[in-house]
Amino acid sequence: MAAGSRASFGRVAVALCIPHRRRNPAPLFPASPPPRMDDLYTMPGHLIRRAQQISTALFTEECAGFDLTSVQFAALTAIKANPDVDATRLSALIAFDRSTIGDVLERLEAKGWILRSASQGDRRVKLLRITPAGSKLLRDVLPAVKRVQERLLAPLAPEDRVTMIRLLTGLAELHNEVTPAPLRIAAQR
Amino acid sequence: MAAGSRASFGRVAVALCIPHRRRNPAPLFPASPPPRMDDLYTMPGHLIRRAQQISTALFTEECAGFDLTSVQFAALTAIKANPDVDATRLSALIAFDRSTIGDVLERLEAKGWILRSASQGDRRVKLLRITPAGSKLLRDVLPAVKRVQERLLAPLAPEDRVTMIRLLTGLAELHNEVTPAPLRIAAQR
DNA sequence: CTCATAAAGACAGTATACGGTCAATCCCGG
DNA sequence: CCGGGATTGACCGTATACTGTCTTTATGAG
Repeated sequence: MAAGSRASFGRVAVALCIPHRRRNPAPLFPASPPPRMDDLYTMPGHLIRRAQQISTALFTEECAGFDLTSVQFAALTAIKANPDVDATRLSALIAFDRSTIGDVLERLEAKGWILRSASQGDRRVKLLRITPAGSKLLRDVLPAVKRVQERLLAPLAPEDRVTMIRLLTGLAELHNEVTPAPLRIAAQR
Repeated sequence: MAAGSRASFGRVAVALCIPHRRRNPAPLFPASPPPRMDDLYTMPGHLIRRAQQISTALFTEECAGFDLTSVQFAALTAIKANPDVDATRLSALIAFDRSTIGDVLERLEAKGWILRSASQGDRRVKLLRITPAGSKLLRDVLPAVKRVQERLLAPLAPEDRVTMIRLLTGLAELHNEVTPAPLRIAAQR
């Protein structure tokens, strides 16, 4: 595993090496001619997609056997921390698309990890609550989830790990409003 | 737009602030008790998902009117740079899942941007080639795609932009083998 | 009180992702 | 030459994402 994941550094490094130094400090991304593969490989958009792939792969690997996705983990965690939220506010708490969360909740309910009950005050709303089974699952899977986070940053130098979190946090915060599902901490009603 | 995207820094910053300083430098991720929202918000996995959301949103916004996704852009770019690749090697060049790329190619073909022709030597293989319409599209959309990359990193400090690319590149390279679709530069036959 | 509006959740349609299977085909060792 | 193993692309099934629409229900203005 570890050996395998280190096998092809050299080959990949051919194109994925440290960002090219450019003479002028001005444009981070070069001119207009037909995009070359090298350009593609240094585009943040491409790199972020790769990071997401890696994140998902590690989660799947570490949490195999729990029948849980990272998305479901986030939802479950937020429901436990916010008993009786409704779907819309939950989606804001974890920056999910409102259209997507319905299916996620349905699967969580089908597995017996959450309950959806009609709200008394507002008949449009379904309140969400974690079940004992859901709590137990969350407890059991937590070590694996932590391993995912550690393994994700493990290949970076220790000081780079903190930097990575800082930069990603800044990115998410400063771009919060451009996403279709912006994060809202205080889910005001 | 710009004003809107800066409207809620304070609120979001409540939970998405600079990573907490911990007394011991040891564990980057804390102990075992029930995960709190704050933990979730600093998990690299969560932050990477947010970054992907942002990247997609910016691409959609900048490239609206081209009827093109970021995935399709990457495929088209790679096909242009590697005439007569087949689907399997293409997927390795841009780190796509082999199961996914079939549909992507079908859509590209339906829009008249690529051609799929049977290989003479190997009757299993379909060779891929960009059409003039595809080349024109790529030329036309390139400025928008560059704007996406610039806007993605724009909110970071200039020195942080380079760091971000360096760290993401390292992450992708060092974790290359854990993904289901590892990147292969030299698509050896 | 009533109507326009807004909000909640369901649902349909499109596009990735990824695991797994399958038929056709290739290729290498015997 | 031949058969088993590997490869290619097509599919199927599941899970996200996101846009847009629709029904039901709340709520606030007049």
